[in-house]
Amino acid sequence: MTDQNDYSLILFHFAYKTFINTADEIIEKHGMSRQHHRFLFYISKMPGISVKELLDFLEITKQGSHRTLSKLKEESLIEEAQSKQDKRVKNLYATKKGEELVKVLNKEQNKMLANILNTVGTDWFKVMEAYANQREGFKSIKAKYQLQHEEDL
Amino acid sequence: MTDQNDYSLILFHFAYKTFINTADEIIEKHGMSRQHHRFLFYISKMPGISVKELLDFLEITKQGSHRTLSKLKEESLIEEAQSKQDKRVKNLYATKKGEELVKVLNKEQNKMLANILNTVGTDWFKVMEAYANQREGFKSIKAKYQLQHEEDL
DNA sequence: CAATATAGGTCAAGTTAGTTGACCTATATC
DNA sequence: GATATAGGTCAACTAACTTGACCTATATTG
Repeated sequence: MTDQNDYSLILFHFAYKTFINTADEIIEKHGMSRQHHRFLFYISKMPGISVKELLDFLEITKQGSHRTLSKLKEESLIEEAQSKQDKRVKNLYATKKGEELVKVLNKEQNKMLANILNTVGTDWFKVMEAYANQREGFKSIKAKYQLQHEEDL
Repeated sequence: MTDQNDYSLILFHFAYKTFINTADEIIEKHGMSRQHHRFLFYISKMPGISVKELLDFLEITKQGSHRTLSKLKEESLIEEAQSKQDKRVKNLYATKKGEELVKVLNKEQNKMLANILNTVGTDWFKVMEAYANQREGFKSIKAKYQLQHEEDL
């Protein structure tokens, strides 16, 4: 295998950066961090998920989730209910306030993908490049060092 | 806009996690971190890049790059040369040792994408789902809470 | 030529998003 | 009754940053 594909590794990196930055700016305005958004998002997607399931899903330890979960409860963005089948288990739900916030936070990310799909279609390379091209540094330096996908040569 | 697209946000998150984890495990075996890999990778892709260009490209401050760059020099994975046009500027290059290491570190990531493209084609949703499906937690919880792309309904 | 800007380096302190380890309670299962 | 599991909490540590301050060397500009 030649290193022709390395360009896709670059695309993945910069595409993700655009994706994550899009939300970060809005999240910050609401006094939250990326992790708060992530937790709130997944709890709203999976109403009634247990703490353990959530941690397994996100692949983090309970200690790593502690502050974030506490803050979301404090701010009344999520709430917990004791499971009737197993009283040890706590089921997590987003509150109305939480649902509303998560909608706002997701809006820009959804909008960006919709725009990109409308513009370049659904080809993986085209989509990722459309994301990556929104990084100023990427665009200028890419040209200078002729970083590109093999098919474009 | 409905929240149908939120599934793509989930895909992006888990796909990236698979992508980044694939390299992390190998990087760790070589006594390096993700940032060392990233710096070495981009310097090898853009031989002669200046420190400033690299920092602009990666969107980090020079303070944030200091230790990593020092370590890469210490380990003789990169080297620097004073620019002849502008003596303030340092041009960065990967050494032979650096080039060899970065090839090893990239191999699995390239292989995974090649496999995925061979298996599912180049559709963005299919590719991202193939990445995401490699997360055990994602696969099991996804089924339970019926997370899916609208087209699959 | 002197003033200022730029490239690069380095120290200190703070933040986010985690980690491992230890230890606690409540409930469930063997 | 012993053990396992769900959840909580404290402490100490790490990676990958950040901002701010201050330094040198070289280049550009008035």
